Amino acid sequence: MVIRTRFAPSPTGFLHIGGARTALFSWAYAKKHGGKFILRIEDTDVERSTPAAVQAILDGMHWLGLDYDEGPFYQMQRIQTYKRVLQTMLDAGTAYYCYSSKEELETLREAQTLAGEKPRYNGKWRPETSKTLPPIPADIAPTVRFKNPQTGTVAWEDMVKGRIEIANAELDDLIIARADGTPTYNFCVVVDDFEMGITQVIRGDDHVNNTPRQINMLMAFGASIPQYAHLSMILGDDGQKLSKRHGAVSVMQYHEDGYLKEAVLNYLARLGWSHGDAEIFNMQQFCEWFDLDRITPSAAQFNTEKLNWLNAHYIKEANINTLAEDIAARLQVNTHADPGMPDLKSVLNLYRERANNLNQLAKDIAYFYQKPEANMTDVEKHITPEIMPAMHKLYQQLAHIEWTDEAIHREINAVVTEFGLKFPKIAMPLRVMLTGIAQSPSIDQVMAMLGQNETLARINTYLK
RNA sequence: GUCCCCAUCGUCUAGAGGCCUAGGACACCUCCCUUUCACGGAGGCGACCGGGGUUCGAAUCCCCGUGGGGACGCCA
Repeated sequence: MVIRTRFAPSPTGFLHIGGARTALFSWAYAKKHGGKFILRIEDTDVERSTPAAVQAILDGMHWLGLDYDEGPFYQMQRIQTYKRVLQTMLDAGTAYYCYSSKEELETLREAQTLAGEKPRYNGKWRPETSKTLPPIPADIAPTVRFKNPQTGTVAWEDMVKGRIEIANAELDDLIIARADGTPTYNFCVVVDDFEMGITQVIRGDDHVNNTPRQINMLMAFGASIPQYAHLSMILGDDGQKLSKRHGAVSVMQYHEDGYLKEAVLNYLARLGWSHGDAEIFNMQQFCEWFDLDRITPSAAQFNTEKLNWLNAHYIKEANINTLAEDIAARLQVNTHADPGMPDLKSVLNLYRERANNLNQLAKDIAYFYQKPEANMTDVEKHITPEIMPAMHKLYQQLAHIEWTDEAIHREINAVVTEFGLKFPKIAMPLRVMLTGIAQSPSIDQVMAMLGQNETLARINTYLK
């Protein structure tokens, strides 16, 4: 059997980290089994769906490289299909018109909640053989409800949570078409999953409670039941639930915040899923290893520190051309303003080992392309009167040497020896003069890369 | 309230009844490397929610608590 999975977001906001993980797992499952991954946009909530949100979702998936084989399908373009199925169900008696108004249902819910009962439809318009329905009100446009079985249980073997069983007595007759005739979520999902031949429904576990109803509907039209895998949710860094108000950000925000997609993908894959002790793996490896039954059934807390660690790893591993392109875009300065400026790739090779964030990396190397603003604490601490004679001497010597890190190193050593100083006594002030701060890679390498003219000019500023 | 789900270091996890004195990773601490900061290397700290069963033996199976989460829309 050909495996077909889908990702079915509703375009009411950006693609957040939880959605991205759901998409990633669906995608990986299809890839692993040589199946198809389908993207379906669930936009039946016309009020809240926006084209901008659709684009945001597409952008997020594109950035992560989660390519789909079919779609995007838009549910609003499939209304005729839903209406056709709706009519079939009405004809077959597996669905019926309900004339209870919104207000009436609201009152019912309130009363039930007050009485400590589970709020649910009371079955007023549900046709039964021995029952007389109330007279149809003329002023109310009816909704359509699914006639859910009232006895027995629905059970399925969830691929991540194991067997789940729910009594039909717990379920009421859900509305599958609104008064205006548009179909609702639970109905569209079922029709689509069926017609699109979805074999594994992989989604967030907030849908566990929808599953029994969906299975009942599938059975009502004689469809085969797909396998279900309900992924537990992702909690924020603080252990709190992610929501629009709290901590939920677009995956694209991670791009803006200096993360490589490889790091985000690896992190997300490892969050709530494991393959022995494997921590670092690319997507090809992930797709080979991936299996739904290796997913943890409990919620997982997001940990930025670990993401940072992975980011550092992938910055080290990154293709230098790709990395340079990325950093050039983040750098607020022009790396080619002057032909004498250091080569960005060389600079990155000097710095990438120590970075765990692309924005930070860009910031750290900016001094190669523009005069740094000196940190005054570092200036006062390291550029002291006692080292000035040695610095003057070094400045003079540096003007005449061949500009290689070996030669530079030799010169610094010579001056250090001549003035009876320790190497850092000179290296530290040089760092401050050249980079603005007291931390940098090997100072001779920094100087070699900065170039003779620029190095001398920056030192000279402090010799007055 | 009702129903459903979940529960191993601070965090992500390994663990399929004896391989567990509970393993790995991030973070943290110490040391090493060193020209500062990082990187890297070597160590260290650190957990089976509680109580009952079942069993020769339980982190693992069962039950009951407790705690957390989810659902209960003419939202998805």
